[in-house]
Amino acid sequence: MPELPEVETVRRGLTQLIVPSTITGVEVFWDKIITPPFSSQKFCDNLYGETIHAIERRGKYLIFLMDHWAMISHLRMEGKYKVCPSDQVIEKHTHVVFHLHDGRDLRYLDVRKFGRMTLVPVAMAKDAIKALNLGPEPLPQCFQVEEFSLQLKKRHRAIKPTLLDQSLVAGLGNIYVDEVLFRSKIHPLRMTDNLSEDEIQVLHDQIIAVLGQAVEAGGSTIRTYKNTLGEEGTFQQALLVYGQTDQACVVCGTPIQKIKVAQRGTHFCPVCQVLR
DNA sequence: TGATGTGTTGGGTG
DNA sequence: CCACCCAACACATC
Repeated sequence: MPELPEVETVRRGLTQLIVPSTITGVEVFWDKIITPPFSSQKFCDNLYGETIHAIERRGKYLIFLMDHWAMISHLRMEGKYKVCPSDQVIEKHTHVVFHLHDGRDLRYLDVRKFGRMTLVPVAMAKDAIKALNLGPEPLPQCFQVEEFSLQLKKRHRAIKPTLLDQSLVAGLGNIYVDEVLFRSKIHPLRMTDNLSEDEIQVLHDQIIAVLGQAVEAGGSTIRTYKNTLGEEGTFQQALLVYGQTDQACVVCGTPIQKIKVAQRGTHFCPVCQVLR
């Protein structure tokens, strides 16, 4: 499901629903979701009696802050959290169940089983997050154009894979990269080290704007994604190129093309986004 | 029925 | 440093 806007929407929904809640038991049905250092058994043991005091987000990661532990969770492609009464039938693809003190469950579902969660001592949470090697959050006060420009110039690589890499700026995925590049009039294969200062400024501003607007809209509902409250995001209506193959470009009317870049489906307007 | 594509990340190889 | 391929998985679509 998730790029930053969807993860942020999940964070807000979960915060509203379960902060604070005390965990009275955990069941893991697919061990590989739980990554080291703890086995899934130890994971369950450690969480017994812990109260979830806050849920934070860094890039596309969710961070559940508890008494002694922080749980770092990544939804990867299709991970979802739902909250429901604990007597509700466990639906297909449910891999982790957290029983809460008030008779509800927090459940993790993931059709493809790609998502991951891990536990670190809460005092180590800052260090663990640092070790993820994420770039700044795409907010004006965190994401500085000077540093962004410096980083772009010192590598020789196409812009799309560079933005998908989370180390320059955190939170962009396949959908929003295509949207940001279209709005910046930059071809996805453009080399980062020959972007002009003006282009970099536009790109920087569009990253902040697009992700910000998508958060406001509650994310995009593509395929299966719904937020924790069961609502659909509305930003998919604002997508100008993603999934618009052969549709007329909203700026010039040229059919949107789909190509493969960095092994990912990539949508762009061949007239608005010229490769130079 | 088989091939292909899907919102992610990390590891290996050349 | 970078590009590419693959793995983890299930399901929809062509």
